[in-house]
Amino acid sequence: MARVRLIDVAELAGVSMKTVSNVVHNYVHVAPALRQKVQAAIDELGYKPNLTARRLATGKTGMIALAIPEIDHPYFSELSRCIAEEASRRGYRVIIEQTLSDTVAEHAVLQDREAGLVDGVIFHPVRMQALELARSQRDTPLVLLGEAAVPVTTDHVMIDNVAAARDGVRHLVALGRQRIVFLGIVADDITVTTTRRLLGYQEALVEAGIPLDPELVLTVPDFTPESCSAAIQAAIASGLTFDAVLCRDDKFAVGALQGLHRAGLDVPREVAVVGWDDTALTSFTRPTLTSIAPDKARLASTALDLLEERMRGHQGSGRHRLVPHSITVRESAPAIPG
Amino acid sequence: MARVRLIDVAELAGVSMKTVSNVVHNYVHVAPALRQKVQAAIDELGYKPNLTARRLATGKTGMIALAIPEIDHPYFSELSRCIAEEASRRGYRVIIEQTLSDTVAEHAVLQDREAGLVDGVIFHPVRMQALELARSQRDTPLVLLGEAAVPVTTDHVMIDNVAAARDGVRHLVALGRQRIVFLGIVADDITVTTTRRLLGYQEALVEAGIPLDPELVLTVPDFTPESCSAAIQAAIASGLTFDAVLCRDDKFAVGALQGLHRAGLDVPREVAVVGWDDTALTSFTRPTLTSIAPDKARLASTALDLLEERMRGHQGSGRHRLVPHSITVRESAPAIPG
DNA sequence: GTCCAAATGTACAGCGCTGTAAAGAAGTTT
DNA sequence: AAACTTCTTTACAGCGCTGTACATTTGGAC
Repeated sequence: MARVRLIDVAELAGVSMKTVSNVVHNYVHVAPALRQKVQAAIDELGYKPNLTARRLATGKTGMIALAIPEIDHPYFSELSRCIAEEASRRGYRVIIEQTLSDTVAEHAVLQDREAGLVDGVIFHPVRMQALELARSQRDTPLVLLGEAAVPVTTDHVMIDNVAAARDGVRHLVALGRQRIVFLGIVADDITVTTTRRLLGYQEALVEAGIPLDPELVLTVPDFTPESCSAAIQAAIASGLTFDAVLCRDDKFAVGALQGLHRAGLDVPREVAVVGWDDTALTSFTRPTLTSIAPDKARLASTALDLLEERMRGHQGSGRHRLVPHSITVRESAPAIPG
Repeated sequence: MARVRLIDVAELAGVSMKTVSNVVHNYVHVAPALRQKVQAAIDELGYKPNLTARRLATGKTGMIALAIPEIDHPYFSELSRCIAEEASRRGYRVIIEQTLSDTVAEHAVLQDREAGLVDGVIFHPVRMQALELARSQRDTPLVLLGEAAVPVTTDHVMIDNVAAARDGVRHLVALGRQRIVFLGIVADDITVTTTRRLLGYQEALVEAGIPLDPELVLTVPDFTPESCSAAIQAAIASGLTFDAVLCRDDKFAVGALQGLHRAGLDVPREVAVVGWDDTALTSFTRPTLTSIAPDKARLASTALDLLEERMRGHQGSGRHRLVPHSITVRESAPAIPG
């Protein structure tokens, strides 16, 4: 079954290709009678435009790439959903690239992969540095997510992680907590994200007049909840006392809850727990998880706003947008002191 | 910064376009000296081939579409990851389409979206019926996932849901459980998947000589854990007694665990729980969740095997592949009778 | 009726690449 | 040295669509 082409329709309808094209695109100035005739031919042959050819002719692909570290991490899968929905609302299709936090894959995202395939790229880097990103600037518009790299030359959207961490700590302090654990630093993999959250944590403690205690900043070997659970249990076993945990991530918080439960500590009575990202996980845990909530929908729409402007030709230097965050209060760190 | 084209490189190197193309494609018969000269020109200009143009010329896009109901459902995000990884290993790029279980979106997947955009489609339908799918057959190869629709004309990969449900129930029976709840049927949204799992559940009960009790088959208003939790609690409140729950899905199991906990029942001592899909959720719950585990990696590779054969021109009627499943035993329904 | 602007339709050159056919160069065999 | 091979390289026609420039028709205004 050979594909039906524009010219086939044109011949059947007895008009020029361009007229068929005009009908397909709903161009205003086509006489109703002709339009009808052409439409009939289109229907009869079951014509579907070849998007690849259209692209080559127009130079537009109607697709944007979304490059994220892991598609099955709850935060990224939820963010992907927001971006995919927003993009589809605006008439774009999304290609999702998974970098697995791999340097080579991240470079590939920017280099090979922009080869006319997409009109723009939304990229959440983990490994690449600001300078590398700045250098690899090509003509394909790019918007960065996260705070791993913030080259001044490139548009960028993130939440204020320092402020958000501060808000998390303030919430715990308001609950009367004084010994707040930060969970955690990943050994050999200290990301900028973690650093900024840790910074906000410290600022809020200083602001509250609570002495900093390095012992309270826990290190874990990797990003799994199991490791977090083990780290919490080890800390307890070693005699560390604390009454709250601010987690870098909801998955860390899941681990913290497990560890606390295994150690026989009650959440939130003895230890309050705050997660981060407000993913669906928060309502799956026991108790349900209070979590710092980046406004993912806003993040998606802001990123697309910036990207669309660039795609329309906006030049200028990098714009930086902060997206609001909030704290969604659930059982693990309730509003009323527990 | 205008794009560098093949012809620009050709002019700089003083050769024909085709020779440059041959160098780009590592064609064997190019004299070493020329190859080097061309390569130098490529590097100097920073040439990247335009994939859209290549596509139009070759008719191959190197992309496959993956259409799933929800990208942020744990099962689908994990499956997507498997498929994306396997596809990238084979040199394909993946476009993920989210249908949100919407009939219109599902049709769109097959109709508009195959317009030369991708070489093949992997589609997990929810709403579309076998006949509709069969009818919409175009020339773009298609492989179906799940069991919502199984037209004989189309390639298809799934696990044996009936057998898997049977295995789940057998595991519970081996644990000494006799009153096993099936959670659950979603009101107004009885999918084929649910039906088949329910069927296996019944078969295993009959096989074990346990009387069927319609009361044990619970109905929930939607797919959220919260509803499942409520349904379990309501059942308990109404006096239903049971010692195990076979869940349709890990998210349902999360809800079941919550409901049982709220009702003060111990898992697994009083009630054992088995989830389905073996997603990352299973290790996040308390207790950790025994779950029926479709072999996702195998599912991905089988789907791609079939799709690649079709893309290479295989005709023939629909092939149907069953992928193995197993049961991953964790705390909620341990191996040793608890 | 004439004239002009707006409405309607067409022809055709490209978008950047690859496949094909065929020419030219180099090496081998009679 | 002619006649073959085999190896290299090239020219050019598309892939299917859209933008541009232009031709034609229509409908009033004069």
